[in-house]
Amino acid sequence: MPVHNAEIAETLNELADLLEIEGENPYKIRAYRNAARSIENYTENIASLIQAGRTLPHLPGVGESIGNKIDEIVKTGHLEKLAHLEQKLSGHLAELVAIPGLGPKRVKILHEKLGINNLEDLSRALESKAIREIPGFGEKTEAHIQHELERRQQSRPRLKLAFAEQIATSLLDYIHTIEGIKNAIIAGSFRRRLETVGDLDILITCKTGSNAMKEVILYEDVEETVSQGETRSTVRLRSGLQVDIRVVPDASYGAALLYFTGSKSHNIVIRTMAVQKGLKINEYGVFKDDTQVAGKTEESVYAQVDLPYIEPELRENRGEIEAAQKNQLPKLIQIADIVGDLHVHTKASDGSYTLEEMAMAAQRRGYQYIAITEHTQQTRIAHGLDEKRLTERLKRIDRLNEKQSGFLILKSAEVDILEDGTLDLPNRILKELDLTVCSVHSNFNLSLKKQTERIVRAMDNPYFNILGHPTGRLIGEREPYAVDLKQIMDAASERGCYLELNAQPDRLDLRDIDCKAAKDFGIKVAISSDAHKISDFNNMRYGVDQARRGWLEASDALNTRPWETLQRVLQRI
DNA sequence: GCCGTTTTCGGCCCGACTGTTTTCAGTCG
Repeated sequence: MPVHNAEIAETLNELADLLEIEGENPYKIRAYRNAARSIENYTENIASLIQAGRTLPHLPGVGESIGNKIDEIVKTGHLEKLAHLEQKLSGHLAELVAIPGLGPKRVKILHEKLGINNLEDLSRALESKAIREIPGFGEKTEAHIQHELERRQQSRPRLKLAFAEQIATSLLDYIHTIEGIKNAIIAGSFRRRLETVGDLDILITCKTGSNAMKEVILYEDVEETVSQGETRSTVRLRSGLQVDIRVVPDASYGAALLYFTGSKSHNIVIRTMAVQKGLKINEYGVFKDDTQVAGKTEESVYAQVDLPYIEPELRENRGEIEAAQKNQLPKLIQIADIVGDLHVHTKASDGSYTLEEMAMAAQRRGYQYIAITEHTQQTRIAHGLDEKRLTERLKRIDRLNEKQSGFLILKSAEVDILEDGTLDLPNRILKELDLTVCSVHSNFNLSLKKQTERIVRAMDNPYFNILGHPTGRLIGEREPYAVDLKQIMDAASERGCYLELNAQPDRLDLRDIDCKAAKDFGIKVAISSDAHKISDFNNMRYGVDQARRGWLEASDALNTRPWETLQRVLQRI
């Protein structure tokens, strides 16, 4: 099993943590972190490339030295430099740096003065009240560390975007009732529509003399005020979600929005470009010799560094700035481009509504078609359909279609891919369908090789059209099964098969970078709600968000096409 | 350690808040 990119990145980040404690050159440390990020963003498995004897692709921020370290991690499974540092510092100091309020400097002091090597030592030192005696520390710092350590034990994972959105919407509604508020918007990863959100960044402009900041932190859901200032405060909500609130003048709104939307690495590049032009960008605007020359809108800030507006979903420093320079930014897909849904369940398998009810709801949304994709017999727990039951359903769909015009119910099924790569229903019934969505629902634990071969073999079936939820992950709950998506994409491209972007908020399967990889492969993506009830049709929005993060345009998706066109696209090669 | 319209050395984004001091370092985003 080759090393995951995430593991390589983690090793480099750990190295950066320890070097920081060592007091190493901060730019060197940043270099390691930049490289780690670059590796996380890379779609192909780097270890597989190296083991196949191929040269490492050019990754931004990875030069000769870090390149050699990656090689070492892949080939030996560990990094000598890291092991050496761990031994030298004799402890798990990286886990200490992870505690909010403890940075490398303080960890180093705790290590040297009190011999604190890990979380356990820290806990004991807190009990004996020894920390407050160290110069530079004090009672409050000690209490803060104690507090964060306790919080850590009940640590909350990042929230899924859809859940964070519920919390965010209520908070924003409250803020809008406050006297003197002009603008209030949630920036940060929420605005970039990242699949999970660690905290909320709320940006506010208000009339002069307004008490907005004081009022915001009176919100009934606030459990704790972490810090409070004139222009910036941090609170924690009952849900555990941290909220950063910033107030800026109107003239700075665009600059502040750009800055607080991030991502951090996108901002760093933009600021560096400004420095090269003799300008300074901060959250208050763009400045030339202390005179503000832009900043009221995001467009005005980008214009100062000769860039067009870049959509928030693209701001990850994954090539969007280079694309913007060449005027080659994608025209991102929008929810209004979607004309149908290719993955819908009803009561017949594990859905909650009848065929008629789902069809009517889809029509009300303005869709031209939906594909009814019941589970098949293997998925017994979801009352999967056998050949006989499916045949009956198809007749019912025919009858419904005859009665209506301007809307089409497509005959389909979510067909199980069996362990040996065969499909769960015979071809004599599959050929009656308008299209198939084929998914893995069992044997998640196969090896990378076997799982990949299983899916590729399934694609050999001429009635295979779309691979449903391609990695099987459940965000924060279940890891993706081991599968080589590049090989899958290769095979799909050769055979005329397609991939689904499952829009369920806890799946969002494909990931953003895999969407981009599919696009680069020329493979179109079905953005599908996987609706089991009427309200699930709303999931489509999260799918489109994810697609936008993956650089997809309307033409890169299947279900932006009328059925007549889509039918031709689905024709196997 | 990386990188190049400043080009193989000398730079590398910028500001707010807290706690402990008394003018600022550390941390965070």
